[in-house]
Amino acid sequence: MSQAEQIEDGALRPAVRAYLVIRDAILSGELVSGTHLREETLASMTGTSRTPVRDALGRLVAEGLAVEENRSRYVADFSPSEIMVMFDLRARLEGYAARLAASRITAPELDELARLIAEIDALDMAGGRDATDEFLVLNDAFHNCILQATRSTQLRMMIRPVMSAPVALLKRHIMAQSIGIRASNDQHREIHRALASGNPDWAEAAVKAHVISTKPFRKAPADD
Amino acid sequence: MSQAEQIEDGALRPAVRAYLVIRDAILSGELVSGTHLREETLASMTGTSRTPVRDALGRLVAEGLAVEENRSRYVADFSPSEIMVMFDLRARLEGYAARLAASRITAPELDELARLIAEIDALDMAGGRDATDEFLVLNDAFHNCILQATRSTQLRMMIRPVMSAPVALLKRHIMAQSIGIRASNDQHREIHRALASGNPDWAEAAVKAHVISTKPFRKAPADD
DNA sequence: TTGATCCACCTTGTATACAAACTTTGGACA
DNA sequence: TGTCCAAAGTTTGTATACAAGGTGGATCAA
Repeated sequence: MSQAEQIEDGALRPAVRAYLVIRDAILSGELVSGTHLREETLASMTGTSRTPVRDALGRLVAEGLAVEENRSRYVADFSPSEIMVMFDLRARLEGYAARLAASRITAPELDELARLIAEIDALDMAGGRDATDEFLVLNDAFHNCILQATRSTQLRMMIRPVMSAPVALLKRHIMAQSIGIRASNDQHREIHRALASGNPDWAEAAVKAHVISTKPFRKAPADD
Repeated sequence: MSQAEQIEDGALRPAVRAYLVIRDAILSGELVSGTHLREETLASMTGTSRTPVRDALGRLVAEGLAVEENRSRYVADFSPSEIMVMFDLRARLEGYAARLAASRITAPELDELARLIAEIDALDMAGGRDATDEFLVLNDAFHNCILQATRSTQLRMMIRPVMSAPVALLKRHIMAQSIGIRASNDQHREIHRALASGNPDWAEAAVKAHVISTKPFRKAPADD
């Protein structure tokens, strides 16, 4: 949170560095599902002592990336059906967030959303393969801005874990996801209109559709 | 999780004891919103060292009962509007859980639900003031059984924090909530029928209504 | 009197040593 | 040969000492 944490990758506090390293290892698949997360092993992997590792593991458990069993932690199971559950949850949670935001969002925040939409448009023109990485950052900012507009700490806390993990996991399960920047940004435009009009039903439905449209589609064990 | 943790209240592991003590202090209002949660102070309050306290604080932050700011933690804000948000979230999350459970629940689990309903009925006959405490336990078991039937670890992890805290907080904000055991159990019966029929839409709607019916009702800053 | 700078204290972050609990392996006895 | 018990090794839980960072107050100069 403080600025000192973010100056450089090598200068991160041990606790956040441990968190990021372990999280990346899980999301990238380096640590496969069911792997026993031994504190000592992770400590040497991250170049810290066990204390920051324990802190990081606590967060990962809270985010659902690791599970506690007996006294140890293990990499959580990310079967396709679990990923679908995550998307469904995210759709409902962010949809509700948009409902709240519709009546609480301020003019500057609406401007910020519009600015982000314009930036993504510019990105789409440029093309390029690392444009998708840029998109993910801007996209995250867009969704966070809506979260901010809810004025609810509880809601932010609930949604945070389910927000970023699913997309990272998707990269593993479905290659070439072809994010469709233009189509996604069109949805962003509709969400902006819904929020600007202050219509909670419209805002909720638009965001729900936006999230669901990125949900992997196969056989549908969980319908929506 | 392990059995050794639960043998007796005085024999709890320091980490869980610290968690329970601090949690109770927050939910009971002993620690008011905004209070700085000093590790050393809490350590002496719980009779442990700072290490278990840090562990407990991490959990409380993840559950939204405490918030992190700068490098410290503070008791979270539980304004009426935040409590309403919690109920809305719980309604949507548990509703979705019921949707999943409708297609995955087993016959023994349905029997278990029926058994719990019968027990609550018996409780209602007995009356008494501490019957409500008994009801809260059975009610929790009922909802947990549905969660179990989703077969989704992610979902359980997400719902856990938002499940028990709201009711405890309600006791502070609205006295004499008069839980209405009979009416509540009638809703349980409908949920059971919906799950037994395997109808996901019915199950979701029934659970959503059940949760919303316990939501405090005043001025509605968040409509539903 | 006001402003800034520096110092001291307070709080949290990290490492490490030690304790407790669980697991596994080896052997002995039925 | 199978089962059970014991002991060693492995892993996590706890306490504590120390480091780092931030905040508030005091002092000195303008």
